[in-house]
Amino acid sequence: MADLLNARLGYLLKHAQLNFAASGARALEPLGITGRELAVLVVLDAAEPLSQQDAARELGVDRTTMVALVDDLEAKDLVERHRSPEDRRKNIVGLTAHGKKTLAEGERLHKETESAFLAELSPIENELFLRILKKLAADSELEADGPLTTDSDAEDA
Amino acid sequence: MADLLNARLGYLLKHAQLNFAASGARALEPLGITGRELAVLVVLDAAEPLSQQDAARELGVDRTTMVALVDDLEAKDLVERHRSPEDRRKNIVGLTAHGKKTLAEGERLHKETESAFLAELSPIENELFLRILKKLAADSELEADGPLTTDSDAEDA
DNA sequence: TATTGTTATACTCTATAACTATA
DNA sequence: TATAGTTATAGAGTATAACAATA
Repeated sequence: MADLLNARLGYLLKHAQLNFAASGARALEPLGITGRELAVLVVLDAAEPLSQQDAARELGVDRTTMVALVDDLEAKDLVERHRSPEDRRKNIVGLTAHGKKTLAEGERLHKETESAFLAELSPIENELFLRILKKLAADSELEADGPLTTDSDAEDA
Repeated sequence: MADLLNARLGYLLKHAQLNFAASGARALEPLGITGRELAVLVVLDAAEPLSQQDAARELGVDRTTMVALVDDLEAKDLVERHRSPEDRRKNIVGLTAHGKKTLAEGERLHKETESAFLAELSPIENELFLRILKKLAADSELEADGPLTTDSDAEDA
């Protein structure tokens, strides 16, 4: 593809991300869930029960987006909504037995994918890469405090 | 935000990318163009004149998407369409004088942003990071040969 | 009055299908 | 017949505004 763009940080980040996302999606296919859904399960599997809004905050999405995410997971019998006894406005969202099993298997597949993706790297490179990436990803908390903007007008350059 | 997700490669890649894209968008704001538009200008500034379809291929987008991109750039007087004399079906898209100036200034701002973004890294880290990222971004050419999927169901995990 | 979940709606970016003009 | 550009349309994903139930 574009050799001109191949030297550009934004291009590299975007395509590394797309590439990894595609690997993840492929790995999770047998479970019938997407990477995004696995992330939701991870968040919902917290020590304390989370309301939809709690989970939305953790995931960095809007509460209206959360409705659809929970709808999907509930349709797949992976989570259940319960009215909170303490505050009946809230939906506590918990994993079903099937959800727990799917989460465990999904995490296993996810780790495999991650390892395969980083397999070409030496342990030292691996450690350094993740450390740097964490730094670059963390900056966002300083500046972009709003909700996730659609990443479409996002930098291809 | 989600500490649980903070250790995940997909999450880190996505947020590093969003973060950098946001920085780029901010930097280019005075020029009235987006990072994506700058990328289009970079591609169109090739040695040989490119048709819309040529440029679309370079950018990895559909030709219908290219129409809108060129429309926008033309509205901003950054590019011009010319009917190709050799094949009158083709639109040769060239940069206007304003387009060339905007490209030059945009590239300057882009490089600044990139440097600022990587400023915390030592030269050695910097080199290593880009080398690794190139490897991870390059895999996509092996597997995802189709057009860019929308990255929305993309891995947050 | 404020908050939670929900729905309806709109917006952005994307691709597919069908049209036109050229080849 | 096939290709380049275009348009109309639809899909995925997002957010904003308005509503009902609850606080």
